[in-house]
Amino acid sequence: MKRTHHCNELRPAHIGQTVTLSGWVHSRRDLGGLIFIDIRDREGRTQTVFDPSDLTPELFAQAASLRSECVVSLTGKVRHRPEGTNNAKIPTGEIEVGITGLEVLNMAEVLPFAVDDPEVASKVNEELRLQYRYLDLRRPEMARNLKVRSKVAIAARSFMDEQGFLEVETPTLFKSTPEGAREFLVPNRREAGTFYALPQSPQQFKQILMVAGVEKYFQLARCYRDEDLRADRQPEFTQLDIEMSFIDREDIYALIEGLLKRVWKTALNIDVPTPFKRISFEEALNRYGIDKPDTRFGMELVDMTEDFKASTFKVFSGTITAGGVVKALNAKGMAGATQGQIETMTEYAKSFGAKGLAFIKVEGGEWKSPIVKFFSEAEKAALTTKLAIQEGDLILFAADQWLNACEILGKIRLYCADVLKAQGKLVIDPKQFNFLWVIEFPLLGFDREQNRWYSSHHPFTAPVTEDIPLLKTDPKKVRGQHYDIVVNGVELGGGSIRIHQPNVQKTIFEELLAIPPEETKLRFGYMLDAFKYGAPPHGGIALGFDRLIAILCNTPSIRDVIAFPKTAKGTCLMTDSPSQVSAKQLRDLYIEVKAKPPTAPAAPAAPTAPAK
RNA sequence: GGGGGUGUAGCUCAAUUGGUUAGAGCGCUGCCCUGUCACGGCAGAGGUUACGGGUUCGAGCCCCGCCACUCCCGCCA
Repeated sequence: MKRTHHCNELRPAHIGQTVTLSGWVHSRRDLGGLIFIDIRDREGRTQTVFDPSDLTPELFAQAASLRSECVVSLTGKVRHRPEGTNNAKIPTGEIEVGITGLEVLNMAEVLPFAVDDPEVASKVNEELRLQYRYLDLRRPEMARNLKVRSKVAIAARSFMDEQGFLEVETPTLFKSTPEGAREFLVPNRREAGTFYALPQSPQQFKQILMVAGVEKYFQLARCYRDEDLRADRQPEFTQLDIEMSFIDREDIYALIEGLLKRVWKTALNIDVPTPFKRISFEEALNRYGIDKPDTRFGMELVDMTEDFKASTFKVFSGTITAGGVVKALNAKGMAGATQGQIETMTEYAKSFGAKGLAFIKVEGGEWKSPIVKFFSEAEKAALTTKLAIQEGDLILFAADQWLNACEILGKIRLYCADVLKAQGKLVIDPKQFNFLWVIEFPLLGFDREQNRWYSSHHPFTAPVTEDIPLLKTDPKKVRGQHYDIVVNGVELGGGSIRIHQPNVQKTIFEELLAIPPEETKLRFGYMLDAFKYGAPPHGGIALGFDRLIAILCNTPSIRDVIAFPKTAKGTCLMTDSPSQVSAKQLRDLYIEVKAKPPTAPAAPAAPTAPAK
């Protein structure tokens, strides 16, 4: 019996037709003399009815023996439900199928967890969900996530195609380029002691493709980073990777705005207004204390440096004298913060090297604070005005070097928003999406410990043209032609206009990043070579595809939008990988495992060390 | 590498200050039930309290260790 319809297809218009549905037993309601079975497939579910007057006793008994998640093929006639028994909760709720034929395709054992009840299933321990991922993915919520992912991938591909882009596949067996994230290494059987690395991104290949004259490249590219995991970080993940020639930043902005417009329309039927707002790195830090601001709520940082320059409160005035700033944040309605909450915020401040966290609770018409006694009337007045202080507010201060002060309060701002959300005092519309370009990042940062400059994005990022002379005189002031696309406080992606002149690239590598010329040659020689033979000006961007889908599916974890994700320790609970390999496999690869094999039988961690 | 949280029946969770035989709902098994859709009713089975030690007359609860999952910091050019 081959299916004639899917389980979300039958409507009153089909009444009278004989149909066959195939799928899983979603739920069974056995009334004794009458059995209802909801059959479910990828599309939805349909109620079927087993009435003994239409069936042989054997068939009826077989229906009674089915349990949840058995796979069946059911044949019968579509009919109206009796008066008053329609089910408005499902699209097929006006009809039912009176069954005359039943074929059991596969019986199911009792399940380790329920997949039919969304309330229960969504709370099941993730460990169990990952172990039985094939059951987890049957849940309508997860099936929807997979569907959104597929639809968005296809929409993105067709949009890029319409814009004249070519999708080009780049190698996943690549060269180790030990800058940036730790890489996964792949031993080479053909020559002892040599290794491939899995790419952290197709960055270098896509730039080479520009030299190759591809002009417009994109790829849904799998990338690998051997770093610790988070809710939004997996060791392998997907990027929508893009590169274009003969363009400037505006072209990238316009392209991505068009792409995201298409994606949001496809996935959520939402019309995203464009162009997106833009904010400089400096302004983002000044106002929100972070380079990926969530602008769906206020509580912006306020600069109080001028007002406390001559304060008798030495913690503030001293910091200012030392070249620092005083910034403040009004956490509206948080005067009732608990000791524990203040403690948490203080810990944030301390993690940035601050000694403590100054605060004022505005309660009962009073400023309750250990530091207010040091403030002059003028200082208090300045605070009241600039921070719009009202009853019930909590004012928090950071006095430190500019970047630190901003980042401390940025962290606290997000923490306060979480607290207020949990208390219901801050409500954010789940359909609100604040897109934002963050631009004009500093090209370089300085590592005090290693006493050298490092690229804040990556070493191929071009400086803003008018800042190029500063490279040799004041590198700190050089802005990069780098841009991040941010939505609701999540970094969706980033990119830059690249350096296409070999001499500028050489300056960056050798003079600023202080990579010895031999090493530059070894690691990036082929790129510098390529740039000698006619490299067009080019630039690009990469969007985190998993994060994009997670935002569209309204889930905080990208594991929910990846079919087979890894746990926080990088293992796959379903296949039990990584696993140990045979002695012969290791021998072929010239690898000797020196660490002791794990003693616990259920935890094969299989640490491998390269043979050297 | 560091910090926090969790782990009790197949699942989700209870269990007073350390005190009787570790409970409930769902699921499961059996019986009854012809209009249910969270079907209903009756009965029943089901526990190494993650694991290993310790303290105690007595430990799910306290202590030490360990494992797994999870969140965060570091890390992620």
